[in-house]
Amino acid sequence: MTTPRTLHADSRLPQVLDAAARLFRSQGFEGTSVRDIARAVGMLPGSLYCHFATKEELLTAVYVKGVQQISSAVQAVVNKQANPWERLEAACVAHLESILHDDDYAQVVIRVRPADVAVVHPVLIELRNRYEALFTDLIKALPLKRGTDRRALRLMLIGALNWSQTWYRPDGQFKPRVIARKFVALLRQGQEAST
Amino acid sequence: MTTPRTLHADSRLPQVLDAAARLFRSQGFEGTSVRDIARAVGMLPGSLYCHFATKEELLTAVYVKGVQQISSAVQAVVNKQANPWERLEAACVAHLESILHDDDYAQVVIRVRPADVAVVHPVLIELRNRYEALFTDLIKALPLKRGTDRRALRLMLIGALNWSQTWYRPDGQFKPRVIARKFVALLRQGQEAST
DNA sequence: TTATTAAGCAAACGATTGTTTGCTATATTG
DNA sequence: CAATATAGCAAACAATCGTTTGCTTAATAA
Repeated sequence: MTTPRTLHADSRLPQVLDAAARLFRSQGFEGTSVRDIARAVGMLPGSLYCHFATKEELLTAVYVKGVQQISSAVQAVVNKQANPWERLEAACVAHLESILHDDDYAQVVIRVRPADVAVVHPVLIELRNRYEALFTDLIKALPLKRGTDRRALRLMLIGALNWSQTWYRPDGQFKPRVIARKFVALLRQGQEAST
Repeated sequence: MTTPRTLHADSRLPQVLDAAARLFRSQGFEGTSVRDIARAVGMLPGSLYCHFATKEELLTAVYVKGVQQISSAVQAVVNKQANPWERLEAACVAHLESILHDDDYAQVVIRVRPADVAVVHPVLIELRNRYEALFTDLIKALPLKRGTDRRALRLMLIGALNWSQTWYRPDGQFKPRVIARKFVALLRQGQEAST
């Protein structure tokens, strides 16, 4: 059933994954039926089970690809910067562009809660953690005041970035670059007025 | 069917709302069936429709109560502080305690995405906005550097707070008070080392 | 070329979904 | 007390859900 040794040349598995990613990110996991996905690629519902044993396994495949792609996107831009703060900001830009615009797969990773898909919960958590480790490294390299809690800083920044999926509007003035710049600046420089 | 003029003394509507809030916050909206809710209060599925015309209307009732309760919780503690930064921090503590521990209704407000429930999407958005206006006011009162974008600060803080639902563990060391204190401190004082 | 295996169709399975209808009992109102 | 409206039971509705089975076609491997 699953994980064939070789892929047929005319397999529509790639299209299936694309359709699943697009539907999962716009309607959620439970809001998307296997029939929706099959219809999107012109297949019968049962045919999907040539590639996946369960709907959850399909989600996991999308998740894996999402983590791969957003990791690559972040790594690519980070390596073009030298200054630690600019590296972090570049990572945030790439992260936001992926989860708000460019990448259906990456959007699924942020949008679908691991806890909502009990059977694969630990797997999805592990995938997310692997990605977030990139930010742990970037933050480790920051020159910070003594006493700064780097874990709190990471949780705050990633949480703020990911939550943007709930309020972001493509036609608004807060584009990914702007959001990233403002959020990083808020952490970098204190906002309390000096009296 | 809905909104009776008077409530019978032995009506189990309160228990229905409680059960719905508890199930919605732990299993999500789509992950909870009306049969789950009915079973939790020892009723038959159809009996729920004495109180609500649709499942979405039941969610809306939970949402309304959630916004009321978290608003009260925040207002109560805010009014005990004078300093604007301490008022904001107190609000964050109350917010986190509500959405992480104390209040099933408030947890639903943060956990269930308005966009996932198309029929009542605008209603839920409006309810959320009404609550978040509290934070807009608190942030307006902060003495900030010239040039600080207060909207960005609000979006960053609320996003970071709400996302904590995905990583928070009751047995961890990051309790609501600690999270709130650290997050507010990160915004208040810049974290860049002075060279 | 022959044997194998992946890909997909066609059609159905049992279970679960939100909701409706008709009826009864009881609490409230006048 | 009589009239009314609420609360709930009992049983079913049609629709949709994820998934399975048996078969056919075509691409790959030996």
